[in-house]
Amino acid sequence: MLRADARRNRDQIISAAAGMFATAGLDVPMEAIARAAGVGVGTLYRRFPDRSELVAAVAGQGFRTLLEELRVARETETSAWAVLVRIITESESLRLTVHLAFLSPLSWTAVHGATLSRGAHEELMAVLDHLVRDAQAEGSIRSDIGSGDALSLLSLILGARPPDSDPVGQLRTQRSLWLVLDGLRATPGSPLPGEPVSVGDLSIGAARTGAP
Amino acid sequence: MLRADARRNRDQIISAAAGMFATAGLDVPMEAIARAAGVGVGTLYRRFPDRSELVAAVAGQGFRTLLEELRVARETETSAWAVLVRIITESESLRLTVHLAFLSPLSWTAVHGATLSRGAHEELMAVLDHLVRDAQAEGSIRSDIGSGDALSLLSLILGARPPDSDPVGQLRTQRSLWLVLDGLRATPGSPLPGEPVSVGDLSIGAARTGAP
Amino acid sequence: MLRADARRNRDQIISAAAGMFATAGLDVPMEAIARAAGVGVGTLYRRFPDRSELVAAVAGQGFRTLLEELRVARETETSAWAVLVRIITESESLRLTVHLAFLSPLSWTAVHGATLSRGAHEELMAVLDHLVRDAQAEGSIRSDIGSGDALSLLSLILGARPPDSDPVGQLRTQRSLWLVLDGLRATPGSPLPGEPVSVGDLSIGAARTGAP
Amino acid sequence: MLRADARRNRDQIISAAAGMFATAGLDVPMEAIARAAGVGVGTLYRRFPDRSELVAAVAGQGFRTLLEELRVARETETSAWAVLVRIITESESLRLTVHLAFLSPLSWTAVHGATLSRGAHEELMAVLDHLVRDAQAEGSIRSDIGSGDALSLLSLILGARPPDSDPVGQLRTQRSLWLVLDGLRATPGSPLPGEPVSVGDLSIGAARTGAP
DNA sequence: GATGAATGAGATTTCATTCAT
DNA sequence: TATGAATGAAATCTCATTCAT
Repeated sequence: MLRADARRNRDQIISAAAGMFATAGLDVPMEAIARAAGVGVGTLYRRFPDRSELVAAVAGQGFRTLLEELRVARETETSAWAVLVRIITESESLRLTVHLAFLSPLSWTAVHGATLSRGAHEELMAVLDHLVRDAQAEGSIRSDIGSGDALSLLSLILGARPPDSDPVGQLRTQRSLWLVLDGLRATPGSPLPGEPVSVGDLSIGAARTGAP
Repeated sequence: MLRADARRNRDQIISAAAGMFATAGLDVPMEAIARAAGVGVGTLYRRFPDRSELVAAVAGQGFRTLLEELRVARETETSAWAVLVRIITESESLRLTVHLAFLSPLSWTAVHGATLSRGAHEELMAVLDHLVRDAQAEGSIRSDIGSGDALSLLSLILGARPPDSDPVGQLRTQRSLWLVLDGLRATPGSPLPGEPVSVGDLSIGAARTGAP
Repeated sequence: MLRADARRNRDQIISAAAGMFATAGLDVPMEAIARAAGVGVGTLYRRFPDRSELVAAVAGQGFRTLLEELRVARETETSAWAVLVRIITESESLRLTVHLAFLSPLSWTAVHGATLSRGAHEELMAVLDHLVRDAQAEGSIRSDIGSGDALSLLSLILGARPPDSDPVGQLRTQRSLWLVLDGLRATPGSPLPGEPVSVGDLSIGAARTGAP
Repeated sequence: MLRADARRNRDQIISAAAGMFATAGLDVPMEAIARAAGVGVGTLYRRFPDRSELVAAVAGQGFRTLLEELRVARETETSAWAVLVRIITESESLRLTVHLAFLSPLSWTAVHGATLSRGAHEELMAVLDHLVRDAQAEGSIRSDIGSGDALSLLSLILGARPPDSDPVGQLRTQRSLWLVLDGLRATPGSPLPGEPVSVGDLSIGAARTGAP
């Protein structure tokens, strides 16, 4: 029974932390996380002795969610490429995961050092590796690159910044993403969404969005 | 003519700050910057009343350096594409600039709000716009994108992280960069540097470099 | 039930702050207050997020003490005038209160803006208003002034400076106070304490006291 | 010639300091004073090695101005009482002087310790002493008080606060002043300006003015 | 002499983390 | 076990004062 309470606390903390990390950055005060989770700081520290452990736990949870999303996508979509595109364009977990696992030195160390998320991390990598190879096998992705190249590149794009709430900024980011995806294709040249963006649009959009 | 001293100090501060921002992040303590510049905090604050002003000054300096590098590259290289590639692969100023001008909300506001860097920023944008259009005119860059698309994408890649000192991480980043460049070409398919990177390499390299 | 500790700390802080405000002025360092209260600065800031909140709390406490003193005085004394005189000449809380509530712009804003002290403040004003009217009704205070005039004047006198530890300065201030009180009477001319003070005494007393 | 420059600088500094002290308080930054005076801080410090000396000089100047005002008033007015009232109700120098000479421990020490203002201070005291005695001789001021009592009381009132820009606050202060003056008279009971102020008016006026 | 640049001590405030209840 | 109070180190920023030019 107490176990149930503890488990619930843990989950609330992880989910609150995920939200705070996304909206307020990785360095949000521990107390804010505790408050958002509806527990005292003491409880938070009891579960996660320091910030890294919390980050690792959040990442682990993200890995697991992402694995599930991948599983579902593979059942639904008819090509490896379609699975990749869907995950890349739609998954919030992917975004979070990439941030935590690759973005800051702090979180990188936390995630890669932790045993907590190790299993999920490795499984995820294996699945992604498989997916990229499948896409190459079906002729969607150019064959002169490794699966690591693809993931590496995609994580750069996805991790670049937090989700932008401005439509112009959004469009820019989306077009960048499609450009990258197109660049990965075995036969590039697919049409991009929206209209070409000029340099002038950068500043205008930027002025309104706080991001290029 | 104490002005000479003051000017020298100012320059030292800006250059120290550029270095610290690159290695320790935008939120490096002001005192550390002062120490690195060999001045007291008071001096730093006298020149730059708050962090944003310092950021803006560093960005302005970066813009000017980058403009100069572009000018030189255009005199040396024979195609717009070659100029772009050279700047993108070699310029430290570009990296710094992208970080400051696009990466964090804090620095974005600082740079875009400041009058200090306004002129250089606009000139830089104009030059880059011209360069991308030239590359399109000469048939190097695909014609269905705007100059803003190109810059937007490149800034995502370049701004993604601080320069990596690890060779494996370096290679990964470099391959990502080449992939993106190749994706921008009117006729993609150019060879990439190094060997394909597998998913496994990510963790290994990462483990040794502190970054993917 | 750590609340007991917290409450005790809170009280200690308020009482230490009251003392420091009186002796060292409203701009005494927060750290000094914390030290005097026997707590860390952090604790002080946890209870009172900024200086104004602390000031407001101290004022609120002062209001309450003063109300109690008034209550007791009204039970003991036989005339409204006697109550007024007693409070004015004897109450440390009145002195503190006047300082905080009327003296500096900072503390004025703090006290009048705070909800913390609102209730006590209003009750206090009502009681004082009543007291002045009673004194007028019994023929002690001249009838051509309002209760606000009386309080206004008295606060100028009381708030003029922190309690003086020098006997000569004390006497001067006391005589000033009696002069003012006498001026408020319906039939002035009551004898003043001590001997007349000459201009020469001002400097001598001042020289020894640090205040006129 | 240089002497002329220096003298001009000195005067500008004193006058700028008087203004800043009045509007921004005694602890206004030295640099702000220097700027207002149109000189560098260095110059300010050359003339006045520390803040006290500046305060003393400002006070000395105030003493001299006040003496002159008194001289003029004595030539114009027909009674000592009228001279007193005029000076008290109209002189800005008196206000400034009282602030510096009596209000804060810092300025008190500065003024009374300085040899700079000694002469003017003593002369001023002598004149005021004379004035009060004259007023007693002519039957205007009650005879059971010394000249020191009168000055002491008046300085409390005048020094109480910086000039208020709000009409209601002004009225309150003015009525207080008249009450005090009336209390000093040999035969009190003179009419006061304006209407009686109630306790309620205190808060209302206060709310609008930032002062009671 | 005048200037204003440089210094650094000190004040405010925030948070990660520990610990009493 | 959960809580949230307490702590104190660290970061930001301001000014009085000195000193090179």
